[in-house]
Amino acid sequence: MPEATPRVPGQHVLQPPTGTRDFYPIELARLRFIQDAWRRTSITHGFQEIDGPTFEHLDLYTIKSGEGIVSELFSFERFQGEKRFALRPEFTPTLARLYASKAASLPKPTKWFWMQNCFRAERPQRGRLREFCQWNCDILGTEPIGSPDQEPEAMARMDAEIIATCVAGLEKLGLKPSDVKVKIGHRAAVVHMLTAGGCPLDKIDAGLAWLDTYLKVEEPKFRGAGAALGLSSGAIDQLIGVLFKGAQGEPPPAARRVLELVTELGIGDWCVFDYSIVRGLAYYTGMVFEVHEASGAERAIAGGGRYDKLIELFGGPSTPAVGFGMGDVVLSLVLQDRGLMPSDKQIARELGLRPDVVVISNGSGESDAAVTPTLAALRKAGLHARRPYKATKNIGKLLKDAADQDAQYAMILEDGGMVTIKDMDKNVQRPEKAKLAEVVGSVRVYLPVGGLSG
RNA sequence: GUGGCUAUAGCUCAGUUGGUUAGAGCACGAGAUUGUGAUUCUCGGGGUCGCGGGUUCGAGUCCCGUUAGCCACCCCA
Repeated sequence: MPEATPRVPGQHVLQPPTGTRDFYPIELARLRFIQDAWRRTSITHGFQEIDGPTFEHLDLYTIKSGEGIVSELFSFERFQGEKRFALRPEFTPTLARLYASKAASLPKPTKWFWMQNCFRAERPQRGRLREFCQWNCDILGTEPIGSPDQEPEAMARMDAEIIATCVAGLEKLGLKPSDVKVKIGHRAAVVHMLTAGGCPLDKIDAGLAWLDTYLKVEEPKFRGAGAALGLSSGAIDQLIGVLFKGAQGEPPPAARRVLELVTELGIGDWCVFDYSIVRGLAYYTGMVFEVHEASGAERAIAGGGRYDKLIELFGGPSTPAVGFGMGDVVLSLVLQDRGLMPSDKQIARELGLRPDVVVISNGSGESDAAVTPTLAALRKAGLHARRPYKATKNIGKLLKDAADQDAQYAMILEDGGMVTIKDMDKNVQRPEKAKLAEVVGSVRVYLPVGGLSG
């Protein structure tokens, strides 16, 4: 007797892997709503969309971040001697690769955006998942300059443009300066203070990392570590005062021009200079910024800055570059916190998912038979047409079904080739029945949709 | 990788010192009222009580393990 082995799926195949999400229609519509704002913002600001592979050679990531990064990656290798690969944890290395290999033929500046999923092997928590969607905008190079002394101005313009694009994306989703703050910092200013205080040039990266620990360790320990970097006691006092206690109100000269330009671009009230924003990453070289929820809730919504040495590191020509990244996870939380995530119905409307018309039979055999050809004709005319999948012949329930689907019109098929058309938004129907053939022949007259109705 | 909390229907939750066949509201489906998005009424589908083991005559309930989620560390491109 053959063994009966019921294939009962274990729970591990019923649940998505840790830190990943299933997107049912509603959830996917919310993601698309955000992506739609990102994409339109990118395009109106002159960026072109690019993409690369979902996985890269593992080396691509260790070049920039060292071997230590490997534990944060989903990496894998094939058995037959191929190299090791990793799912992309971010897009910047791919971007640098793309730019470096075609740099000579690309316009100056090159403005690219990217919007796809990334993977990081971290323990999930609020605002952090193992798979998420990220929006990146980058400006590679600057507009042509006549002489080297114009370079700071050219770079400041790109810096401001990047910040403005980031802000525009947030604004498109309904956020206001009272909801979020763009904190702008500048590496150069902090590096200058470190070197002036006695920190040797080859320890600057360590010095920036040290400053990043201020809020996490006891002050004596912090001061001890600072002294080990060669900093005098007075220099440490000054750094603490300026970065964390707001002792210096004036932004440094290096950042001043960017702040002027963001004001010119009309987003000055979103931005504030903050010395303590240095960003942990070693590759930032100038302006850096982070976007936070105004009350400090949630993680950073977005972050970015200038990385002028990175393209070179990936084998390209020396190219100044600036960009930012924004993830969907924290952004969604902030939109919810602020009550800015529209209703499912509103999102469906904005994404163009709303049905134009639902075709209802009056219940006679003749009308029942006419539903399918009518649907086909309306769809051929370009409408989003549906029919109820209900067994009832109760017109009230069928209209309710049409209303539940947020249809703009209901069309009731009557005997003798006639139809009743009801405008669901206005809750009125045409006093006269119309001829079905005529309606199908002139749908725009009888069923004005797409913003044509008044 | 470390710790804390949590897990019952699609959702929000009941479920007594351990005791019959695990319930309610909402949602969903069908029907009734000559055909207009409402109300009401009737009926119905739905549950591996996260999963696995243990204690017990008997476990949704007690114990152990495990998985997932949330939160905090680490980290945060």
